[in-house]
Amino acid sequence: MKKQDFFTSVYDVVRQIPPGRVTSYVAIARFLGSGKSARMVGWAMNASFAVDPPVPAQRVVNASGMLSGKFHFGPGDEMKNLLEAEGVKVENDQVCEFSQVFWNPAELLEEI
DNA sequence: ACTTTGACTATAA
DNA sequence: GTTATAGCCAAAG
Repeated sequence: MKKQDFFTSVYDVVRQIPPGRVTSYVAIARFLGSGKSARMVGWAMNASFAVDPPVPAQRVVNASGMLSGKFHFGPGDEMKNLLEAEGVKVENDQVCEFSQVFWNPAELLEEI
């Protein structure tokens, strides 16, 4: 596995998020080795619209389980709609039972 | 090379 | 709950 850009690494991790689960920016950042670069994860998501294959950026929320990026997906509650379609309950722009649907990137090492 | 920026987080008021 | 501030890091201009 050759060295990849920070963005690419972020996308790679986000694509591993199982359906119906979510993760936080900081979790991804920490998995990449930079626990404080959560902002970079968000920035990477900002460019994820043109990435191929597409990344399920709707599964990435902030540390509180809030859909901080819902305004970047499109008009209205598209992000919420996508999450609910996968079984993630969302209310008031926030993931319900966040700690239960939270997915830790470290599970990649356990082959899930 | 320098400055600005950003879908963050933590703390403080 | 909010707003403000600081810390943090990497990409973009």
